[in-house]
Amino acid sequence: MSTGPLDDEPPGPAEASGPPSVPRGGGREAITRAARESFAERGYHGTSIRDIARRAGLSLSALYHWHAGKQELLAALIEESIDEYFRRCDAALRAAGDDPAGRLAALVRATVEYRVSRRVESTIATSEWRNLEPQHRERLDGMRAAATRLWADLIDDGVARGAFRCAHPGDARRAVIAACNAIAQWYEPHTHGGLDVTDLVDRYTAIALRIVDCR
Amino acid sequence: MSTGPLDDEPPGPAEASGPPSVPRGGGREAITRAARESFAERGYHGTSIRDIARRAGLSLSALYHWHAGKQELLAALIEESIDEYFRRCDAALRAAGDDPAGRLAALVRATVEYRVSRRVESTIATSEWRNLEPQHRERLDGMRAAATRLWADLIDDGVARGAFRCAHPGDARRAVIAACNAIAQWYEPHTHGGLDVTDLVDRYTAIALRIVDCR
Amino acid sequence: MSTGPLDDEPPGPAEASGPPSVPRGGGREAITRAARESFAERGYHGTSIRDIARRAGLSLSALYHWHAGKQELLAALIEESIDEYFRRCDAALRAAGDDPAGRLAALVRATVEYRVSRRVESTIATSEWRNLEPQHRERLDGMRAAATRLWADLIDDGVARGAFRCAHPGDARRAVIAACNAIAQWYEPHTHGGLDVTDLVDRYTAIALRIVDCR
Amino acid sequence: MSTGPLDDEPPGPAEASGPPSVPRGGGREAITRAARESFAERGYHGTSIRDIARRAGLSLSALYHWHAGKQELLAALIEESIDEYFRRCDAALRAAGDDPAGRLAALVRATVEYRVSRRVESTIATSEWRNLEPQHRERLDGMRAAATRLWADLIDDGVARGAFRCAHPGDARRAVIAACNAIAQWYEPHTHGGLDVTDLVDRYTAIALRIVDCR
DNA sequence: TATGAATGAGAGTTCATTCAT
DNA sequence: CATGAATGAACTCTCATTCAT
Repeated sequence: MSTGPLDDEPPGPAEASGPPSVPRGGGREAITRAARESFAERGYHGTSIRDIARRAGLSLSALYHWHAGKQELLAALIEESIDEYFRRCDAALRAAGDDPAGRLAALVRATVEYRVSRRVESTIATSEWRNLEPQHRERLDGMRAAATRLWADLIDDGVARGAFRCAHPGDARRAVIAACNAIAQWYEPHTHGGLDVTDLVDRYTAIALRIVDCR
Repeated sequence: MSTGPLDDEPPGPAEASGPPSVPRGGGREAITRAARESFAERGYHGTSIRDIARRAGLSLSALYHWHAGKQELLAALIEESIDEYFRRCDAALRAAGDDPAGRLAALVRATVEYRVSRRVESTIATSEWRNLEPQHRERLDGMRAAATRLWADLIDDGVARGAFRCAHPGDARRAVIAACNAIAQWYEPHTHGGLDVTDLVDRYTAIALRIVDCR
Repeated sequence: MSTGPLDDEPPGPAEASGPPSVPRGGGREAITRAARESFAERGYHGTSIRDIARRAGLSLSALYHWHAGKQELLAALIEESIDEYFRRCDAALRAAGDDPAGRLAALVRATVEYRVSRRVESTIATSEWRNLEPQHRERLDGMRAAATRLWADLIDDGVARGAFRCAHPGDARRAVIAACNAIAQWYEPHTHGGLDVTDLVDRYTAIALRIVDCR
Repeated sequence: MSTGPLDDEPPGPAEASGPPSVPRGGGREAITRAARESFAERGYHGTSIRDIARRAGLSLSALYHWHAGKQELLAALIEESIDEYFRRCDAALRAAGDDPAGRLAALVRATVEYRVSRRVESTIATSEWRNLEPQHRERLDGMRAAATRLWADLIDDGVARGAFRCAHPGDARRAVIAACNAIAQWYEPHTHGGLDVTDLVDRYTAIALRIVDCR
């Protein structure tokens, strides 16, 4: 997934079929990993469960022994992904003080680190959301809304306390989030090796603070 | 397409199969429109060429009479989309003066207007890029790089002339672009009707200027 | 289908896969015929749609070009079968007079002829009814009830008019019908060639009249 | 299983998955019972061995511990069913005298009672016979022929001694058997509760005697 | 121009069965 | 006695595409 005509460097050539990652770690885990990689590379509909089984080094039926089906695999992956994001946010916010700028910095850090460390998988939630069947979508929609609220409350608070002076907090929020999320699409450990994650966090914290017009 | 766990309002419920838009405008055009809508709603792999034909109100064979196949349909759609974006950028930049802030504002305006007016279709380029076969991808990669360069040159110039003071122009560029692109994912004419496009342009211009730290 | 431990001669050894009857008569018809034969021989679940396609001399996809699926094939076959039975009954009853014995004889004749002429297929309705999905089942249940009523009304009338003296018309009806239906399970043109259908009709008419205790 | 377009009340709605009958009586027995119910409800091919294990409240492997496979399960069930029928016939005939009418009545009673008491399972032999593999089929065909002979000999003897005056003993026999067998398809303890089995036996004995034209 | 018929490949899923433990 | 893990074959059905008309 790129961000369209106006995007940055293209994300490597689809990497059609990486070497079947050795199934170390038993059935369930191997399948989850294979699905994560395949969904990320080729998308939900572009991935066949035969691809997944092959990549996991297991038979087609073994996949069904461990998972209920392709759709559940997707839902589980996304849920797990959101869960981790929440854990990171919680931890970062708990470590932060009461100061709005500090709290915003904490959320930016959590997000940037999440997008970098889960660069590939984290985009699944982004691009495959529409392929969730209603039952799963409803449940996960709630989690997503909660994540959005984390940001919204924080920024609204900063505005209320006069720390942030942006005129349109909603747009500021969306801009900050979009900027952080996009990292997963262009950042490549190999290419941007010189740029370590703490630098990246600092840069995006600065950008975020400017977007909300802090000070 | 959403932007993941940290996203905004979810983009309407997939709208499984819209009414077969009346094929006004003859075969070729009707098919293109149908493909655009279907690809945008369900993705490339999630769309069958029967879906497209049905939506266009034509037979399967008619589709093949007008187009070479599904892949060519996708490539044509994306190319057309980028073309339009370029046209908008060119026009906006021609109308702008020499001042970096004004030029940045022009590009933001072109982008915001493009993302709003082509809200649905413009996301095809974003999310279906990976489904382009090598031949098409190579050609279009070039166009995308050119679009990126438009922004990069402009921002670099602003920095060089002291108008922009951001320390990391590349990140600023990516942040601005990501913020503008994301509009297509949350903006809904119905819901945000009160907010007209000129307002939106103003807001994002302000955000962009803060991101590059103008003045 | 036999009638169990207490049945008659077994119905030839399943005739696993007859020669693929030449598909004379175009796609739709060839498939219908093949499905009829396969369902009759091996049952609904025992028949794969590949069996059907192969027997029809067509590809798997051609089958789906002509029919919506396996279930619809079954429903159509059964419906057609019931339709024909009704046509035979109507014709026979119209040709009969007002006399209860004559009317019963007419219905017996229609049924025996139907079971003999459609020996193989007519058992599909019998044994595959439970495999109809609710939508089809509901519709067809109505038709079946109507067929039952044909018999019930006729016998009740005979009893009311003193022509039949059986004490339990319902049981008489079920016995007559069961006896006639069973013909499809043991009658084999080859083996019972000497016994032509008119003889059979006479014999079962006599049995039916004794069952209702006529005179 | 119904008897087709001309049948009686439909046999309850398939009862997709009854509650897993508590496995009282240990593994082997629980599995047999579960298989009996499943085969009766959904047919041999319509039943998966997982269905059986689930219904028996046991694991898949437990099933294979106790039984050789699906086919053997079917064959065993049918054999057991025929065995019981024979036992009933023997007992009834032993209790009867030498008089043809009495002997016929005895066989009718055995059959009606068998069909009523084993209403559900007894239809398995009827409808799943064709799914027996040759080895089992051959053996069981012999048993079935023996059952038929019981009836045939009895009726032929009645005719020879002038007790029965039907012109076509074979057809009379098939009609009587068919009528008795059909009971399993329409008799429902709940619905026909008022009608107890002895009444039913009396009614069908009367019908049988009329069919063979006794006296 | 436009169509309906046909196809081979592949989709997701379930099957009966095996085997080490 | 009983289990959970695993498999290969087969299942129904949909795919993108072709071609004679």
